[in-house]
Amino acid sequence: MDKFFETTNTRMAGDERREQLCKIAMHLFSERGFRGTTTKEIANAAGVSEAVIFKHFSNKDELYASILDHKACSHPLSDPFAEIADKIEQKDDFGVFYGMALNALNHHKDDADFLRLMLHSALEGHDLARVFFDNFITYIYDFLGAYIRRRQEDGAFREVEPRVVVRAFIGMFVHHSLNNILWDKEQKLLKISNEEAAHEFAEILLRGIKNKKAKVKSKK
Amino acid sequence: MDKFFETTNTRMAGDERREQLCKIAMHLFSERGFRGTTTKEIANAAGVSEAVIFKHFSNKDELYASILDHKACSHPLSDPFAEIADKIEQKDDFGVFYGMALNALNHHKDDADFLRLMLHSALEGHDLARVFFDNFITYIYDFLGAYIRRRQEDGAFREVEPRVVVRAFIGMFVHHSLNNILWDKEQKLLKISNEEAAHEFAEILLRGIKNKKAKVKSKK
DNA sequence: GTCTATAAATAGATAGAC
DNA sequence: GTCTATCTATTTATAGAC
Repeated sequence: MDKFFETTNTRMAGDERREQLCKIAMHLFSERGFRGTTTKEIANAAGVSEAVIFKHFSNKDELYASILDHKACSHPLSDPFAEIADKIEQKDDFGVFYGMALNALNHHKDDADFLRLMLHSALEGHDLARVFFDNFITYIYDFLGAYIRRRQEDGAFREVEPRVVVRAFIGMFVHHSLNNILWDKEQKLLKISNEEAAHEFAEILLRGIKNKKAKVKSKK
Repeated sequence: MDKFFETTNTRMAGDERREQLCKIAMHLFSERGFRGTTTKEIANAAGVSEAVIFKHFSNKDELYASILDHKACSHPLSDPFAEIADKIEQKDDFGVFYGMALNALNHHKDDADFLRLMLHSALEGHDLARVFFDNFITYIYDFLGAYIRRRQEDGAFREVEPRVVVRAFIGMFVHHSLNNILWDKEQKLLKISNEEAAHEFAEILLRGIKNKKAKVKSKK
């Protein structure tokens, strides 16, 4: 592989190089997995010799770990509910589910590397996936599950285990992203904008869990 | 790794050994990926020396390819709609979606190896995932999409792009399986039987796409 | 059909000059 | 901070005896 980042090939500040190597490693790990990526490839992509890598990281594992630790390299895991806080406040069900799905879909599209890295990490049994799961996924289930429970108490949603609903909904858009990134990059099976997808998924889910008497709020 | 299959460590018939190696390789590839699995590990698991592998397969790539080609090694991709043919015939919507989901969930559970192998294959860009996609996934979208279209013409389902519905539904149970196999083996987030999961997913989806006037057929 | 021994290639890691 | 050269271990693959 050629250089991934433009470099002047001149001496670089320590932290800068370290961060660059970290980013490049993350990109390559996401493409070929940890075991499938050689330190030589990382070095070539950065335009330096292998030795430079081992000056910054005592071994390959530490390089991997630094992707987890180092802030500059870590994924900006912003609160996915921050952007739809007002919808939650207003109990705008469609706004909540649509916003969440669209948010995720756009995120996945912009950062397909991260999704791939997570999959590789999960398959390889590395810590990265576990940490992400413990911190992020658990939070989403708790938060969205609590919202659903509240709406059930309001009588707006029918009685279903909230976590099953969360599982079903996340499944829709995560699987959609996985399809686009992994198996069907040309979108031969289904070509649809993120907005449309988020809309349809939210619509299906809400109609699926709303109470018969209540009316689905929709911006349609 | 220790021997995966019980062996007598005696001489084995050519085809038998070939098939055994193929199965073992498939298992190990599913756990650690193609690059992450050494021929030595495969040999050890089979209780033979590495040389035996290269007597049967000219190189590691051919071993991988044989998983695709060789019938004995290939996954028994039975028609997922065969078992619910009567439900389809009778237009028993709940039966169709419930049966399909339960079928898939049970299948994934029994053959987690296959799911993992597919993921590794897709991530590594190998043919295995592409062939599976072209043959199997495309068929499911066509078939289930056609069923949904028919039910829309019957006035039973509302007007939504059928493939979006298929994507949403497959997403539910595939993501559920992926969760159980990859991230949440102890099912800390959500512990639920396949029957319950299939039931809830089918219920959510059907309520989500049924026409207001029609009534959801449910075995509940 | 299986083994031991070994070649050839690759990957991870280090030493020391600049 | 970077390089070249080199070392060691691992991995793929082959040769030839049984």
